[in-house]
Amino acid sequence: MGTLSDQNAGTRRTTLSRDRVLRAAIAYADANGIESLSMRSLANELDVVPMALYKHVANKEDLLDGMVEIVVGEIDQAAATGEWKHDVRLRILAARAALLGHSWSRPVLESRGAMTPAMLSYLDALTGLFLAGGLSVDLTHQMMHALGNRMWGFSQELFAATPPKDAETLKAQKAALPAHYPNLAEIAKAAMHSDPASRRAPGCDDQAEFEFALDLLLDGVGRLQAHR
Amino acid sequence: MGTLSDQNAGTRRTTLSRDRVLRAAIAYADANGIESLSMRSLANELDVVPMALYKHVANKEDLLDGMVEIVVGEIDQAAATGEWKHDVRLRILAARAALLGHSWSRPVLESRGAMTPAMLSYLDALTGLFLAGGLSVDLTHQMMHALGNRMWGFSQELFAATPPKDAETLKAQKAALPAHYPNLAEIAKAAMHSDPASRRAPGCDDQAEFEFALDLLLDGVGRLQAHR
DNA sequence: TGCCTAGGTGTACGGCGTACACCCCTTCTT
DNA sequence: AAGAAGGGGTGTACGCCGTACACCTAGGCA
Repeated sequence: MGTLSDQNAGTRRTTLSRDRVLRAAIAYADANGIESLSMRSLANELDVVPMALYKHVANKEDLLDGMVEIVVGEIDQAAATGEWKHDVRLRILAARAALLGHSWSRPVLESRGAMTPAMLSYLDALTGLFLAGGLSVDLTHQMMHALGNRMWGFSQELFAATPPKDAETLKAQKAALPAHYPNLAEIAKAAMHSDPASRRAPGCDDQAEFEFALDLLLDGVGRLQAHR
Repeated sequence: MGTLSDQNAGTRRTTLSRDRVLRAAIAYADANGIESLSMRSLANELDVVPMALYKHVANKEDLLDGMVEIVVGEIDQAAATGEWKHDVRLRILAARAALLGHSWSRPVLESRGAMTPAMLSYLDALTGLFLAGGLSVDLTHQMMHALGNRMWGFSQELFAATPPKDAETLKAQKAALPAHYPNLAEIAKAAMHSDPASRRAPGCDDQAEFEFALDLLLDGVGRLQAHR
């Protein structure tokens, strides 16, 4: 009567899994704020000892990566109508909606290298919408950077970060990129050609891209003013 | 011969001060990365015991606030020429340059409420340039939000955060705002009138502002494409 | 039957921010 | 000149964090 003891609170807990851990972490962060999410508090939530989590996530960084990966994966991918401006608008507003549902997710996402599969997939889809709409590769490239920049002068968007990490794996995944993310691959290739030797990501001129976006905004508002 | 012992490394250290602490912290973060800046490492750098720092900064948050405050204060305030687009452009590129000099500063700044005097002063000056250029108060308001938003759909810019904190002090500083930051006060007042009951900062519709900026960018790039 | 291994446990370490009680040296008062 | 006051550096200690490492244990497979 006592040996299979702990049926303590009625619900017998299913065994842990990476997915269960990540979703519990998301729920906990939603409810209690990201700053009070620790390996210990999360373990406690799952009625488990802290070290048990490490059988499912490599470390806390990996936990956070997994959390944003799920949130980004939940972005609604509406079907394209063919009007690129409308489609892009919808996709971006869907992303916004998904992230607003978890208030911790934006800072966490931004604090990280963030180039996870879900993220790349989102960016690739967006890029594809521009290209399908007839924008040139260059213009699409600029636009993607414009969308990622914050324009106070507080720049450096979501790319960059985490430089090589491991020359082997980097080269391998770069080779695999076109297959999974054809649109990203296309603008990457074009950028590489136009400016072979450059500082950060191949062929990207941060300063020029920042100024492009800034001018787009300034010209846009100038035009609005001119039209009264 | 021994009692006034420690003239240890030649340079007798001057006494600490808030400014010396903050500048040492900036130098340390520049050299070693923000993630290895701790109260202990900083104290060690200053040949002092960790708790000594607390006589000059309230806590680590305050230390970080002070650091960005100095960096933001170093933004070059070029004289206005009267051509608002040019002036705004210059001011923003100056901000970018100032922040790029300290790679840790952008994430730190964004992680914080950030509404320090130097920050408000920068924003007020920028706002003033738009207003002086003849833009309407409403358009200026929208533009300021557009500049603060990041357009992946990963929104919520630099405003918001830290809601009341202390109803007393809040009301006091709101009353003092027009004197120090007249331009900010003007758009705040206008926003308040147009939409008396609203969720976050008085009279600001996040969603609408986000969409305004997004459309500005999309229309701008659409126009570029049309001109080949 | 007995081994292998995936997954949960327990203990422990070093680092963090910081509360609190000191003490000493300077400066100001009378 | 004496003594009070207090600003600023010190020492100790607490509770939290992430996580390394050794261990145990239950189920599946040979």
